[in-house]
Amino acid sequence: MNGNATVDPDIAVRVREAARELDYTASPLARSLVLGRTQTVAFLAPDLANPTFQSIMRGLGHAAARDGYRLLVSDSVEDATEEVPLARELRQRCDGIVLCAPRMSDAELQQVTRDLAPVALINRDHHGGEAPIVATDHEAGIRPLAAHLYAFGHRRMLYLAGNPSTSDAQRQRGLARFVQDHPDVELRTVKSGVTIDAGHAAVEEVLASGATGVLAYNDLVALGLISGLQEAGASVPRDLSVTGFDDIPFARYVSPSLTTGSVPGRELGEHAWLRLNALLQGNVPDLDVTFRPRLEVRASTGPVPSARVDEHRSEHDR
Amino acid sequence: MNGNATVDPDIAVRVREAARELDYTASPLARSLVLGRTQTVAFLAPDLANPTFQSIMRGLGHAAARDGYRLLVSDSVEDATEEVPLARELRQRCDGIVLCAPRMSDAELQQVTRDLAPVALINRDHHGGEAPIVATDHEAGIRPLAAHLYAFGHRRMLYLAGNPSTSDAQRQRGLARFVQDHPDVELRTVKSGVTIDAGHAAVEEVLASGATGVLAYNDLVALGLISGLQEAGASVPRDLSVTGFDDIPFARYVSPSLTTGSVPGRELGEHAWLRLNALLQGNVPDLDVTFRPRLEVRASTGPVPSARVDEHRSEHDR
DNA sequence: TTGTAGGCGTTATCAT
DNA sequence: ATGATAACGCCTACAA
Repeated sequence: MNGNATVDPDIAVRVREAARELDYTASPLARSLVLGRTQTVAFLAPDLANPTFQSIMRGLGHAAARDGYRLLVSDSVEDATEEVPLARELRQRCDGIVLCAPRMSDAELQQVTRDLAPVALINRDHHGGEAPIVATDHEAGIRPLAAHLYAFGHRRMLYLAGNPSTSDAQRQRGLARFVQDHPDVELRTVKSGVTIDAGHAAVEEVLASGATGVLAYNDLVALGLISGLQEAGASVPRDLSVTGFDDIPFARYVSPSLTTGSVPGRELGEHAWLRLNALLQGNVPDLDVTFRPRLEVRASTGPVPSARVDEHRSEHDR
Repeated sequence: MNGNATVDPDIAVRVREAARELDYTASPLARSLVLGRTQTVAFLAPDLANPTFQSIMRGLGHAAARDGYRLLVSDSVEDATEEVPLARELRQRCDGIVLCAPRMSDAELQQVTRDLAPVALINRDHHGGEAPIVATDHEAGIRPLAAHLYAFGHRRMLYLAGNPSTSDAQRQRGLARFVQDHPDVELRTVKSGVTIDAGHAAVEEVLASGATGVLAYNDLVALGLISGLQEAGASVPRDLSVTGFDDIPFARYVSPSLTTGSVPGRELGEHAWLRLNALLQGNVPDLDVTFRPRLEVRASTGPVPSARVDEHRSEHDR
């Protein structure tokens, strides 16, 4: 007998030896069926090609592995309609699920978290459900970026919106508040997307807008935009300043290195695991936690072109 | 009854309706136990933080999803000793496994592929086993990089070796052959690693070596090295040329953009799935396939410093 | 065509 | 302390 019980230690040893010789291992499937647990949890994200979700996944996966759980992963390839059925299907094969579903409606989410419990949520606003939430404060996170541009003299700003989602709504809210506090700022919002290509495709609109400071939805969009601007002969940050969001691992190595808001993906994943695991063990999970992104000033932002060249100079260099 | 049989279509419809109302779903666990298949496959890689393995994973995951299979993922966090037990454990929960285990010995691998069949291998040399192999020809892939440096006038080259692995051995072999064909090339090899930090740590040794052309084990190492060189006041490619390997998604956006050998991660994953799926269906898999990396000339390489400035100029620009 | 028994590989419970 | 048995939820084969 493999577990611990009230067995003659003598025979227990013999059994273990025999098991080793035949290299016998209890079938996890059969155990799962009878025990009602699979030692597996699922992770669902919109797009695993996005480095931010990757780092969340790794944080989650490593944390879960330390507690003896395996990770079942899937992405909805940015097809929001597939998210709910996918989540349900995944959940059937495991003991719990971590959901990164920024575009799911509150109603769907509430239903799903009830049906699929235990569930941990990443980057969602509180919606009245039971599931623990580990989140990023995008609203608070984007204001320092806007303020940073403002300090460089930028007054005509453009926000490249992502797909409708929790985080996009939060960022728009943060920017709206910023504009309230700074009435001299003229902010336009243009729908873009969440990928490098989306950023690349926004070049014309950005140039036509006359904005000098562009806040991209995320680092990918910023990268695509900068790349496109350079192809169009515009210099960043000389002609235009661009900020990203997320601080993906390569944001510091791109050219110019990206001024961005740093989102702690690994921590998000780890804290999601902590809470999901508590639920799995029948404990009450830690309180919801929200991380405030850190402003990461790099080289993609600089003084507004019309400003005197030497103004803010010391702030710009280094 | 949910499957198709010789049932009265009338009652079949009624059953389905009832199932829908009660939102009943057959338990995948129980089905798995009795059917002997889980509709899940595992993917094991050394380090999921590496963008190359990520793209392999995504290619594999999406291809498998199209055929109704889910993906169980894990990495050995660069701890080679854990690879075999991890693979065995993963395999118990699923129907097959795709192994990215470049450091496993041939003996271990042969044993593992027998025990864990069906198995598909990524980036391994043929070792006499049965498992289908989808690979990258690193030996052929690195020669164009060396030749590219050579054409720029570089004669003192340095190879930053990764961890001992199939691909590292292949690259060393490729370079050795290149040197045979070009006796005027002086090639040194220095052990480095596979991460950005490893590249960063190699700065002093690289500068001390007097080499003008550095071939890094992969893009990550190249990135770290370039970043360190710039901090040390050296200019790339003016003072030193650096090449990477893999062509990770951001290689074109870093500064300077990276000259590298492009490895088709997504295709590797997809072809691995094709073969594993064939095995799962009892068919004979396609033949082993090897991809030849494409030389991707970008901005991190240029003429050797001592060469006349205008030499190779046209080749350098653009 | 439809119902029923048996078994997949475990674990847990209950007599012994 | 130990051995037998039911049950987990499903599928398949066989009998009705």
